[in-house]
Amino acid sequence: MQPYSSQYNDIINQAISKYVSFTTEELSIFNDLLTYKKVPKKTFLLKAGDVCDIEAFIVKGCARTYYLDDKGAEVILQFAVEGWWISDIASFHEQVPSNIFIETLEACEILYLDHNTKETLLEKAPRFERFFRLLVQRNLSVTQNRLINTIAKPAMEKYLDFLKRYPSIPQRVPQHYIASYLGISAEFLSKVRAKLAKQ
Amino acid sequence: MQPYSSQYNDIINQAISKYVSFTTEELSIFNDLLTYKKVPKKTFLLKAGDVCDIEAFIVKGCARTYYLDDKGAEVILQFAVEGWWISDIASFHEQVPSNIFIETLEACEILYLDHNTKETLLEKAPRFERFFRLLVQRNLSVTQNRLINTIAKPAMEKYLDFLKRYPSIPQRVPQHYIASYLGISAEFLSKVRAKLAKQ
DNA sequence: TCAAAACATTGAACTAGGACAAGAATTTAG
DNA sequence: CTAAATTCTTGTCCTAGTTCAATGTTTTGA
Repeated sequence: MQPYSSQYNDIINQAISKYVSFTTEELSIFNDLLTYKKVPKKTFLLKAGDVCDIEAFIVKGCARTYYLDDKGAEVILQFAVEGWWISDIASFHEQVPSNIFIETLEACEILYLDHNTKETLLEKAPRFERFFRLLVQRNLSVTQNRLINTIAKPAMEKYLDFLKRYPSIPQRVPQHYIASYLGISAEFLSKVRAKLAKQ
Repeated sequence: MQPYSSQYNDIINQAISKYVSFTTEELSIFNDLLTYKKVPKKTFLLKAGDVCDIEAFIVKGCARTYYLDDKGAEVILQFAVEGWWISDIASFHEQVPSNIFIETLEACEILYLDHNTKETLLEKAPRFERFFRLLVQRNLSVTQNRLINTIAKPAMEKYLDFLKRYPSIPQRVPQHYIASYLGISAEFLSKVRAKLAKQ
């Protein structure tokens, strides 16, 4: 039986190879630089005020990032499950304090790079610049779409869109988090769902 | 007197060197691949349905990108003035039809790369991978912030925030475009401004 | 296994912002 | 210079979504 680390390397290697095709050597440099970590449920990987020092790939589990405004209201920025990356890229890259939280919602297993390690990776295997560019581009594209939906669509459409786009999430996260993601109140989401149910 | 092209190269070279420091040779490869173009006011650089084939740096003028929903309502995604880049990155990169419009609001002068040229640039001077990654990261960070504001802040705060962040824009673009950017109606923005005026 | 905590639903009262319409002001182009 | 087009303002009425509060349901953990 192979150790868990190598088994997880296969998963992450396959995931990144969808964006860019790497040589065996590049992958091996990458794998050597990754750190594996188990994180319990409801644990913070980052708190607002701290500098984000991980760019993490989720092997198992589910997490969220959120912003907390002055009045204490949460805005959920992202849910991440198996196969997704999670970080605060601005804070990570400029090594400045973040203003978001990253919290596990289930027990997670992650593979991550810290800031120095990522720079080392980019030096030793510069093709990863391209990979990370494509990753951020995809993220931007998703965020832009979400902005459009948030501005232009009524609550019910937003919710139906969410179900279509992320069908696995509702089973895994509390409903009021989804409301926060959609930018509506938990109560109103409940009413939207009640309306949908009787159709 | 030097030809305009070389004068504009200085401007763009200085702009990109804020992100990554390039060698003279890299800059010269870059400059040779750029195309200069004058574009009249109210001209489309991209229409929804077409594949986006420019990644443009604005040397002079002002443009906007917007999404047009099924009911004909516009959502403005970005204003761009001197020193900004404008494109639909998703469409450009995957060479698939875009669903946004890019339109000049003033007569513009731009320097741009098309898809092939950009790939050539990245081959000949791979350090540009890093530059474009940083550019997209910054864009993502701005978009995330805007999403948070859109969801969590009332109209007046959004407007004041906008004034603070982009003080030069209101002089240059019609007010109802700003309303669209903020995700509020033109009429309501007018009322917000009236309220502000009498304080 | 059961008490406490977290989550979801429902209803009633309220409000931020939208839609529409009409007029005033400003810009544009011939 | 002037007519047409675009933009901005203001008012009235309306609604999607909020807030608060009470109740029911599910999950958690000792």
